[in-house]
Amino acid sequence: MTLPVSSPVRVRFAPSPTGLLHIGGLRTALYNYLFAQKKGGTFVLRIEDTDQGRYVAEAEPDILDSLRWAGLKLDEGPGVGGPHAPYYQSQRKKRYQELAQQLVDEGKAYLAFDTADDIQAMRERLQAAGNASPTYNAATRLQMNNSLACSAAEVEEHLAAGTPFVIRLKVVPGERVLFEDAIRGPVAFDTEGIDDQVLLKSDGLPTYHLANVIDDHDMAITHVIRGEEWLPSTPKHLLLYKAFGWRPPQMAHLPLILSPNGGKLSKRNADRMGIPVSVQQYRAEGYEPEALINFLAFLGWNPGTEQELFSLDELVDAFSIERVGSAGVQFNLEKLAWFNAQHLRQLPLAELAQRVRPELEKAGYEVEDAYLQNVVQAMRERIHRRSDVVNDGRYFFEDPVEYDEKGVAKRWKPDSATLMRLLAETLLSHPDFNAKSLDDAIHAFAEENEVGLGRIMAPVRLALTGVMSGPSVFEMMEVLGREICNRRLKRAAERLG
RNA sequence: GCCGCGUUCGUCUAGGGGUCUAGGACGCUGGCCUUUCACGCCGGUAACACGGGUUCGAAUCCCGUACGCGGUACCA
Repeated sequence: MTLPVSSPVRVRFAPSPTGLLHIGGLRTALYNYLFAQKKGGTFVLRIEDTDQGRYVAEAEPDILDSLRWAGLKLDEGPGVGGPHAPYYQSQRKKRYQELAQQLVDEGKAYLAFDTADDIQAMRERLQAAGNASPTYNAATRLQMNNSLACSAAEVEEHLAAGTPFVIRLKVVPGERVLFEDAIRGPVAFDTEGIDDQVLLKSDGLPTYHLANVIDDHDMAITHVIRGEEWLPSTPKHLLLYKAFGWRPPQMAHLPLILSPNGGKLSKRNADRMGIPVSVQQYRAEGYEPEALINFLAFLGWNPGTEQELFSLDELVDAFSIERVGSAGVQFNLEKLAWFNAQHLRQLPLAELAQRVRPELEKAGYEVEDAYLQNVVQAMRERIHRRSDVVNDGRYFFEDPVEYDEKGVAKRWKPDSATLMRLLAETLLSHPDFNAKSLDDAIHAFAEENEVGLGRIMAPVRLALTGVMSGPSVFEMMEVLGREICNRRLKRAAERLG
């Protein structure tokens, strides 16, 4: 059933443009990308826009943008082109119609003129007669209004009258469709349970099943890696490959991403749990693409080693489809936060500063690059998101407007104001304003004034930042500089008394 | 209902008959480091769904049950 080893690997990510790219969609794209890269193959993007009712114009640019942001480069598809263009199903209409007609001509499919009401009536009739799950299939098709049940003359009449019709696959009962899923091993379905699939809708557009099979064949796709929700559709697709006389690609069905409260991670479900769904949301909330990719890769896959932190290239190296699990995986925002902190802190300083800058601008702060780099260096070990640089390190960009009440109550003593004023004066003439020499100077200052270091450090921190947590006081002083330190020490002395 | 897939710590997982008194990571937690907060380091917490087989031996193989998830559209 699989293609010869020699054929070059070609995989595709085939989303429907019905909304913003979903986090689950990105994972599917990622696994396809990793597989293709690992095998030296080709990664194709195809837009499955056959549902006119659900079509959303912004979806496609969003898909492209999201994939780019995540670092998944396309080899073929909209925007980049390729030998199998167009990569839009809406533009391949003719091909589907021809092939559907071919199946009709060969007696493998047929025309059906039934209205939705007709089908509904059939279901009700059979249910009343004791059939628990009636479907449009071999058992019922001859009672329906189609080219199998009607005479040739009646069919002609319908056609002449312009009665809307669909083309259905004639599924032969009593067969067993067996295939080897690359992730879950052998899977079997009886054709008994498969109804006569609609291949071509009455609007002339194909259903997913038809378009998908034809495109995968035409585009020489060797491996179909998609979500588990497609597993029950696979026998339908295999039946179509057989009807066309084509060799099917290797199938691989990824485990679904589950919401922490169980069930598929749908938009609604995720919203309720406070979990972002679209890739754009993650981006807007300040997650790093490297972290999201790393996190997503581990949602259903693991390298079998104890390494957890991976770059995209390292993932390519380590990836194998066999190591993808088959059980559904629960989404865990806390783990993503951890990955984010890890990746954030291993970025080069200049790069980190660049990523933080938009957050500053949002908050209305403007600083020089060199200064920002000093700030992120001081902050990098204690942030989980880039926005934390602003949220937790506001004092790097403006004087504290208030002082932490609990901190003041606990550490600001009656002599603090005097000490801070004195220190400010001392520091004014301090030669080298760097962490090391400030460390020495403040130790000396404490000794001279015959107070413990604790009497100095906490009030200084409060004066400088207004809060009780943050980088080393000396390091911060160096970053802030003489002038600002001087000003803030005096200011705190004044305001806290 | 029917069909299919699945089931190891709360979560992501290692494990593919003996090396498992079940390992790692996130989370939570005790301590060390740090006169802050983090980081880091050292510890702790916590799992093989259940019942039958097969076998000298089962988390690992088979069957059944339970539970979960998916599908069951002229949506993908």
